[in-house]
Amino acid sequence: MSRPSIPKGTRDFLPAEVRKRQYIFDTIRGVFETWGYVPIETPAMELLETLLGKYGEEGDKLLFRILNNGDFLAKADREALAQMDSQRLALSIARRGLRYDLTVPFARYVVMHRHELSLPFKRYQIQPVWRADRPQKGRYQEFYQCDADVAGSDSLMYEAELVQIYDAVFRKLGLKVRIKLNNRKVLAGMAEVAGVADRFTDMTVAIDKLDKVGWEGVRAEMEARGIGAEAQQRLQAMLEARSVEALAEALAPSQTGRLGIEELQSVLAYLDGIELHNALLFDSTLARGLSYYTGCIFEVVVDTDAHPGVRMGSIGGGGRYADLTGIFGLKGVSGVGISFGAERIYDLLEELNLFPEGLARTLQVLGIAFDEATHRFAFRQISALRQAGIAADLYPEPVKLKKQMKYANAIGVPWVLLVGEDEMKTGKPALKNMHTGAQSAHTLSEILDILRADA
RNA sequence: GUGGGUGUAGCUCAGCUGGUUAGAGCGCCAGAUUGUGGCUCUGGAGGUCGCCGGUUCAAAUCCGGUCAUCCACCCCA
Repeated sequence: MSRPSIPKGTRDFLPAEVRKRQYIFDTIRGVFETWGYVPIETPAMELLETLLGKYGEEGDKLLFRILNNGDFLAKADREALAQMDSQRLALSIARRGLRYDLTVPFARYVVMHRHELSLPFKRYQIQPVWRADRPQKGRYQEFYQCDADVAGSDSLMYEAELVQIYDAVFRKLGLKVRIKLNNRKVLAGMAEVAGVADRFTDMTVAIDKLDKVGWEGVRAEMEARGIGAEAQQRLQAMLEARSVEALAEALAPSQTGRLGIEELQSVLAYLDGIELHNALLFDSTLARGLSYYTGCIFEVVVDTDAHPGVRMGSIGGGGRYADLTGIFGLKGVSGVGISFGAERIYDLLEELNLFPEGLARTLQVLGIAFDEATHRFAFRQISALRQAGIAADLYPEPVKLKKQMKYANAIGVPWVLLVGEDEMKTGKPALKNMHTGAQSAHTLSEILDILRADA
């Protein structure tokens, strides 16, 4: 056996890393709970029929498939096997796959449990998902998503509420962000007005590249995708509109466009007078994630004015999908939701040094003894502290003091309880403060007071 | 899935155009200091040079493959 390893794109986490991750999850969870969302969990595995075809052709390729147990070749598609047709063969030897996101399983969940749920159903879900993507910075094959979605209401109040949630979470994390808002109907309206409604997806793919390749690049992309020069001109003019009002005029000829504008205005009206700590920006060039969104779309990026030099893609996204559960046979249930990219948020907080102090510490006091007798005595003292709710531990052997002290220092415990022969006789262990180096003898109840006061 | 960079001690990295026992800093262990960590000093341990193959008298160094990782693209969180 050579060096042990783990699969590509997966990671182990050291205790300090887990603490930091939990800090992010706890912060997000706390905000979700405050806004009235309730937690659910779904299995890591779903049936492939649930997953396939929901994320486009690209998504199907990135699905992890789970090989059937037992003699899977017995039921394999022999023809596909003979023809070396991996795609088709896979269907006959794998019926399950790892979930790719939390939204599709949620839609499946709503349909399956519709009689047990009261609509609108506001759920949050913080669980790992898997994608057979090529790993990159901030991109892994196993990563957590933190989603909040509402099923069963068309109210635009929820769009406003989700903006608030983004704002509250990033405020608590100390990260300045820009919350970008757009509406798919507005984009559809633009396509109509420009006469390229039939080229809608091509248009959005091109627009989405704006911040990366500039207008010249976008127009080249449109050209390559069969959008003519005149349409390009009209699209650019509309996309350069700075305000909702300015765009409303341009979109007046399109009914869909007008509806999109109305929705945006309605969301903004809900937020009128609501204090936000991060910038909320209407951005008509926000065009990603359009496969199933039908109304408002959100994206969160780092505020590079507040945090100069940071280079990171989107750290959150979401939107409205008018027909959330239709693919699973339940019509008329609308959904709207957002997702936090916890892994990227982690990298950012790390880079910007925004994790609070003291996350790593839980153990408050470490007992240190000098010989067998004092070790047993210390065990009782430490037990008493634990009974009183103090996180306490005892070094397992009464070895050389220096070694025990080094260990205490290495794990960063703030207090050390020293128990020698004198301390055992007087019943007053020495409590040492590892930061100041000061130490003094105290009864157990005095020690308890000191530790409680410090906690 | 496409193209490129990197892979040397636990960590971060030196090692020129191939040439004897492969180095540094940090970390680790021990001692100075037999009831006191961090600081200092002294000493020590630790390396299949990612892996497989090829060229060569000789490969960490050159070539091919492979794996991992990073970057760009695609797509996305």
